[in-house]
Amino acid sequence: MYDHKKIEEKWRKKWRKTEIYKADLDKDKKPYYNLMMFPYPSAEGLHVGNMYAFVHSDCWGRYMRLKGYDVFEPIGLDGFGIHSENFAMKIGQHIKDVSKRTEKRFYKQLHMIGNQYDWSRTVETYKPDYYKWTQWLFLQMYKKGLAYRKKSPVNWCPSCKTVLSDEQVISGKCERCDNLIEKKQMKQWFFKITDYAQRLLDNLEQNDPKKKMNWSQDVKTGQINWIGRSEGINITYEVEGLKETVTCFTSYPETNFGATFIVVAPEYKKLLGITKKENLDKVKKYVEKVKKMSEQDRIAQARKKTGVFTGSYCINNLTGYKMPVYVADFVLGSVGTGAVVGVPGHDLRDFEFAQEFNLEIIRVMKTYDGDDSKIDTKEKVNHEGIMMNSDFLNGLDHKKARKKIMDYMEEKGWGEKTVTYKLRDWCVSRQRYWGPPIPMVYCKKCGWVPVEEKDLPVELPELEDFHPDGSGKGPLNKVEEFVNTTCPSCGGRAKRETDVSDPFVDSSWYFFRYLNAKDDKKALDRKRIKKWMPVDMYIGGKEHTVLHLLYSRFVTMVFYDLGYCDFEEPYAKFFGHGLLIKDGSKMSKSKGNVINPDEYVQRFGADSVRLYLMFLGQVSQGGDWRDSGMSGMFRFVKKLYKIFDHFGKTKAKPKIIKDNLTSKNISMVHKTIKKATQDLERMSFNTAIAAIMEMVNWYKKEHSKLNDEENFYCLKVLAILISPFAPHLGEEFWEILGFKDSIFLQTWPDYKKELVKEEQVEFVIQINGKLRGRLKLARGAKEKEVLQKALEHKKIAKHIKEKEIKKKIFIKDKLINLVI
RNA sequence: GCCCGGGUGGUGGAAUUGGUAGACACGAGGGACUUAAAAUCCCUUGGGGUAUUCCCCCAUGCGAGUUCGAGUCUCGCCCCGGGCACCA
Repeated sequence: MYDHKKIEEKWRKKWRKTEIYKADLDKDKKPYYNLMMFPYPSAEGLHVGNMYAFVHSDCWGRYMRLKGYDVFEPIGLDGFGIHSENFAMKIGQHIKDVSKRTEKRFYKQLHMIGNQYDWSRTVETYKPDYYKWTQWLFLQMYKKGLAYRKKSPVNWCPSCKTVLSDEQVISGKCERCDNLIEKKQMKQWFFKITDYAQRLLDNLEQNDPKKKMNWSQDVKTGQINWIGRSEGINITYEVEGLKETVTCFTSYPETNFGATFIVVAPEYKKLLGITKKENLDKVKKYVEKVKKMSEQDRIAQARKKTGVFTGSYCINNLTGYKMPVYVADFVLGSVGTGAVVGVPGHDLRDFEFAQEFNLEIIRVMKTYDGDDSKIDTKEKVNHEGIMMNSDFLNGLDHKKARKKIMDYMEEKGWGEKTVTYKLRDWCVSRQRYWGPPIPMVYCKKCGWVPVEEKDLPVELPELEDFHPDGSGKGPLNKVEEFVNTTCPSCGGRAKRETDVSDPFVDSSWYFFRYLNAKDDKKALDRKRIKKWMPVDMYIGGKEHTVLHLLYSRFVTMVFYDLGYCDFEEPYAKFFGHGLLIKDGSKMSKSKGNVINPDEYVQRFGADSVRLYLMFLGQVSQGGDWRDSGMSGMFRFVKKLYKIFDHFGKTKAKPKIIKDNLTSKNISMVHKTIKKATQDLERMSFNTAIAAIMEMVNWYKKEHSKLNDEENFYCLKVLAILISPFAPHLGEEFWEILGFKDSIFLQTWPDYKKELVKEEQVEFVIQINGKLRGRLKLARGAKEKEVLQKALEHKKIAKHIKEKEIKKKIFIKDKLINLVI
């Protein structure tokens, strides 16, 4: 009987005792850094989605170990953050207590799934020995001028009562609690990620081995879009009768002959300066109204254009057209220059605005179909075509015209070519308790002063009531002993920053810290970084495309600039897994269809659950969990166990073991090795398992025909092949076969090419591409022979009759196609 | 609206470079064992036709195309999932 509890416990104990998975970070010869995204420990326990990702990653890591690498596979907990904190508040307990409990629970669960973690180097972001160095990171950013404070419109979550970064706002809602976000003007700490926009982009698009990024294209594209580079020109227009100018950014200046108005944002700095006296009241009123609106309201009213005329006009240099200047809320102060030039014929928003305010619409581009009619419906608004009504641009394709007009304007001194990015600086302040206090002090005399490195960590004080109050200041503000301090610069009285940093700062560098997890002397270990990094394989969720994956690339680049590492990109290979769903729909608490992995591990054992999770489908595509499938996998595991159990009870290990048996009886074994190896190499775990299942089915049928030597060889290979997927069973089988050392010290088997190839090949005979017959012939049969045999085939003869064969297509060892 | 994925039996999914569509499982049906059930084992299983182990037709979201040959390539649609979005 297969007793999974006993077997799995036994091997987990042994692994811990022998420390087989502990890497020697200084001496290992073939380092391989196998990383998985560390989980945030929600109080509900390890989610099966985590387990789904982790077992794939572990299977890969174990495969690499069997291929002879010294694999480092660390684990930790991303425990700081709003999510954990919100949960603690919900159940009315203190986050510190909840954290202690969840840590214990998570580590227990992470043990249960049987991954080859190096348990001697765990990292928990919420412990002072870690966040000390997160604060250190902040100080490095500050010293490099990359951490700064500014007042700007930030994302405020009224439910979490804190600001958030742009990346944490998902379709206008808070990433953590799903509530609508408001825009607020606040002074906050930012990281200047925009300074790195171009480099972050360049590395995604080039293939410099030093900046190696073997990433799936969808994730790269996601980041490219988020960074949002756009090339264009800043055109400066004079305001008629005033000494003012308005500068507009546009990425399609070729349409400028059709520009008939200007719109500036309500936040536009020079707005009042360019407004005529008689319009001042109306403009001020409008700006006030917009200010009161939430971001959500502004977006909700997207279609209906509003705005107010300032009374001023700008002159279109190209045409002399007097363009009225408006203020309208559809133009955003934070994008481009905060002012746009309106070309209603060739921009949908401009068209809608022109319709609303009865502004002239001039067509300057006909469609490729030659349509040059008046533009009077929004369907007619085109973005590409052949230029018309545009003087020296007439007849040019719009893309060629763009180049020409840019050169022309720059030459005339009317504009300046520029590049803008959608990416904005990373707002890292959080008005919450459960995070690393930002290590800055405010002194009335000296201004903002960084805490000295020797005084780190700035410890998170004990605080009975850690709830955020929504005042715009974090809960730490209430702790006087914390707030009041002395200025590191002048020694006078000063106040500490009471915001904590974004939990994404914690996770932006944790993979560096694994290498010297318990080191109290320094944040980073240059020597080990050089030896082990960049990370060889990183497996995680694609939902982090513009969050963690972008932030950690940025931080790594900063480390590179500071000389801590000699690579710019942290992950040589990133592999994004898909989503695990249940019975065709997303798992959610409200639907009550969330899988608790513990329950299944109890019932079927970790190995069966692991196998099932990896059998569901392509990991890149996600999988659909079905309970019936789970029990099917359990059936397979029991079958497998029975085979080995039977061997253990009836036979023994042969005295001499040949490594490479070449008897034809076991060509199936070699085929399976080939298939499983190729599948693993391309991350196709499900088909690798299918291949192993086929081998098991074959073995069950055929094993009586094998001699002892062949039989033993089959089982030996089978044990190794299954071991990355089901490590406990792998060890157990290895022991049953009579070996003393761990199976994970063995080498992944090779296959013999000549055994994989069948001597007899089945040829397919097609007539006009349709399958009409099959032929078993010797491998390498010549066309002539195949043709002759095909024509003799009675089915083929029937089809051809007297018809003439016009053409023959012959594919070696595969098919012959006769065209009649 | 734009950018990524994806659409294959009753179900999850295979098909690596254009070359036998449906691997491997699940479910279902039938049988064996059993007092019975569970467990286990064996057989069948895309649809239809002819009718019986032989053969034919239809089938990879829909419609065209390229090709001797298309799930795979091209074009035009439809649907589902995800991301971005008044980004100038």
